[in-house]
Amino acid sequence: MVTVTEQVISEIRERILDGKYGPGAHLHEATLASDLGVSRTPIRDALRVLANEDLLVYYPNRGYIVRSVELSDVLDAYDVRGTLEGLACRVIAERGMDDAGKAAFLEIIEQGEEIFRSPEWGPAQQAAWRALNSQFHYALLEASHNRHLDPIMRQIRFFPRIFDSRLNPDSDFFQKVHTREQRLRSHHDHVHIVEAMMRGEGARAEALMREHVYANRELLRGAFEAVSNQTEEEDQAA
Amino acid sequence: MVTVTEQVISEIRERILDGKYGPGAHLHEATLASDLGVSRTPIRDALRVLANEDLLVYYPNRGYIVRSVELSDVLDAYDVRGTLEGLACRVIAERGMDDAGKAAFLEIIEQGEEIFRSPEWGPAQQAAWRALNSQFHYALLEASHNRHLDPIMRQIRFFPRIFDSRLNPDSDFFQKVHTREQRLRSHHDHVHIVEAMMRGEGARAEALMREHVYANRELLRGAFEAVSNQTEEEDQAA
DNA sequence: AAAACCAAGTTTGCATGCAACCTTGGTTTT
DNA sequence: AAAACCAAGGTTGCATGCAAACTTGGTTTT
Repeated sequence: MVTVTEQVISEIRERILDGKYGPGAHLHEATLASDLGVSRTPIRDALRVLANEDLLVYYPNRGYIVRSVELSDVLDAYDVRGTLEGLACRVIAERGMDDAGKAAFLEIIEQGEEIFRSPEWGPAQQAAWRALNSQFHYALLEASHNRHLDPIMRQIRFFPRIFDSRLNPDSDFFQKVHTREQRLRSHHDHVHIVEAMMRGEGARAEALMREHVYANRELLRGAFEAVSNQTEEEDQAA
Repeated sequence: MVTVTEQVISEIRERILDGKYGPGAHLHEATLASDLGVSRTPIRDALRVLANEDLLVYYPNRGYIVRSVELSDVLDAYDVRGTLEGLACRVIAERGMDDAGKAAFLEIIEQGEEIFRSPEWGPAQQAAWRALNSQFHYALLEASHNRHLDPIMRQIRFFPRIFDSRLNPDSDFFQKVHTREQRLRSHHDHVHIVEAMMRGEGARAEALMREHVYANRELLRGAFEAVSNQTEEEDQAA
């Protein structure tokens, strides 16, 4: 991270994703500047970039507000992600993988096996899985050799994180999404997808990837709707 | 267009797409500023945005250079576009269209019929078709109700334009891509896609859209490779 | 002769000042 | 009383100045 502006971009982005600035909140340049201990210039640069990433909405001469993110936006992000990662799987299967690519995927699969070899499912295993999962999806983008996919996916991937911040990590619902069983299923999905790609089965690899993402989409939907119903009941009780 | 910065963004973007700044060219802030008659501030804002759109590459403390765009980048852009517009067609078919959507598509089809009713294919018809074609693809994004598709497609759509600027509009090859026959085929594709969507045939609508975009991708590939071969021969002759 | 070094000039990064615009509360007008 | 108006305060938009980083050509060192 070389320049102050880059740091400011990351910092403000994190705050938005963590829900510290709620939907519709007006981001005041001078306040942010004194808050982060820099001048308005890097703040302004950062806001422009974040508006470009669709996290903020820009109103000329009036500033930036935090974009409101509905459940439907997150589900739509999953649709786009599943479709594009499906594309990646198909072209990888069709064009074939080089040796480095094959080695990368086999290594990721092996590390996954390692995680699930023990029946434990504590914070260490969960963190290891999260990292490995990211690796898998980035390896796909890389192996596809399509230079557009990475920047697009980078933006799309932000949106689910906004919702993660609304789900309490200790809640039943969050735990329901991140059970060992569900993640083991994800791991098996990855195995099948890699097998299909290595066999050159493009259509099958694409379909498997779509379904893989779709399953997680529905898992998140279920968890979030359960949370919504719960808070509604609480509201009625109060 | 309210602020100077917005104008500067558009102006520099157009210059890049028109090929006025070649691949790898270093964009010098002070030069651009005096060139456009503004200070460095809006220039810097604009460069950041364009780097975010992947038209420029940013090197911290060293500035921005124009991203080099190869044929493969444009073909990849078509892959992404076909895939995402295929997604749009599928969800439209699955969720169903509202009356306004149906009216919009039927209107576009009707205007297409109007263009091809006469056998003429002059600049007026070509311009009318181009406008109508854009309308069709934007109507799709709108009817899909997926808020991510529009900003993604906006970026992806830039890349073919860079290559259009390299194809001489008077050349045989450019004409070969934009013949009345090819565009009539596109119009018929649109008709079939709309029919499939209205019948709720999601998988078919998706496949048709993919193939529609793919056909145009291959047309551009052929035209550009022909141009490349031609210039190679000229180089050898010289 | 090649590599490392150095200093002057150039370019970008950030801070700050001022002008333009927008928001607001209160006042006037109808 | 409602709507239009107006002025003061506040916020953003753009210009400019200075410091930090990079680039360069030439010089010294090995």
